[in-house]
Amino acid sequence: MDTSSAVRVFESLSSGIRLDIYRLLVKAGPAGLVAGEIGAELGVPPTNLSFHLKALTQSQLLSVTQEGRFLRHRANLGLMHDLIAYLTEECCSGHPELCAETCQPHGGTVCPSSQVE
Amino acid sequence: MDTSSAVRVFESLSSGIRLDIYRLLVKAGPAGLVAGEIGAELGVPPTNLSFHLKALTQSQLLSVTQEGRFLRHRANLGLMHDLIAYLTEECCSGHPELCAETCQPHGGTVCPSSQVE
DNA sequence: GTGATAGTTCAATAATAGTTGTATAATCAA
DNA sequence: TTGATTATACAACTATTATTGAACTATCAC
Repeated sequence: MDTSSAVRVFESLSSGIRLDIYRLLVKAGPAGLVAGEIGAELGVPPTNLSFHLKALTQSQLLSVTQEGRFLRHRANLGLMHDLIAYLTEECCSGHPELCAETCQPHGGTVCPSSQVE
Repeated sequence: MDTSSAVRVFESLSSGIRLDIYRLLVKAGPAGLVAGEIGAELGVPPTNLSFHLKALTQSQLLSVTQEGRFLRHRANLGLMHDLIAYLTEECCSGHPELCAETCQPHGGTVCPSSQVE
């Protein structure tokens, strides 16, 4: 993940409503939820919900499939994984000791422990 | 970290300038940088830089100490760690297998692998 | 076909955020 | 003290984002 993608994801999650939508869909799991269910659960009116779902979909945090007249939305956990990897890299950059709890014991795939750029 | 703190951090990082500042300070390490150095490096005029530094400081992504007439800024890696833990939890919630690369092999402290709330 | 439902698009408005210049407070060097 | 430097506070302006209601498309049930 590059920096501009990261900014796009941060923008997507920098709204309470959108973070709630995303969290709800993570909880819903692979089954996902159709737009109406999300709106009912969170009390967001349809037009506004549509606006935020579109933003989340464009940043690829959600994926959408059509089912008749319903649109089923699912959280794209892969992108979240990429974001976590990006942040872990940022966090550890040059100072792996400060991220010990997250990365050190495993010498893992997620924490290269060097260079930000 | 709770959801509203997470939103605050996302807001902080949802600007290219602010993410650049944060990345620069991570790279600078414990020495940090004074405001003027940051502005010179990133080509951001003082008033605007001050605006963004204030935002980053208020969300606790940065810490500041005064040195004479200089203000030295440092990245708060602890908060980033907390954010990564929060996201990992969100990401893995109910579906740890989808976060395998990040969390599974280590059975780590960062991925509780259950419940979002 | 008709009527109801799910969701979107569009336009208007409301609310926030970002940028800039001027003025200011604090520190330092002489 | 004077003059330069570092950075902030404030006010004005610009730009972007969020929200809403009305009109629209597509699908389903009949």
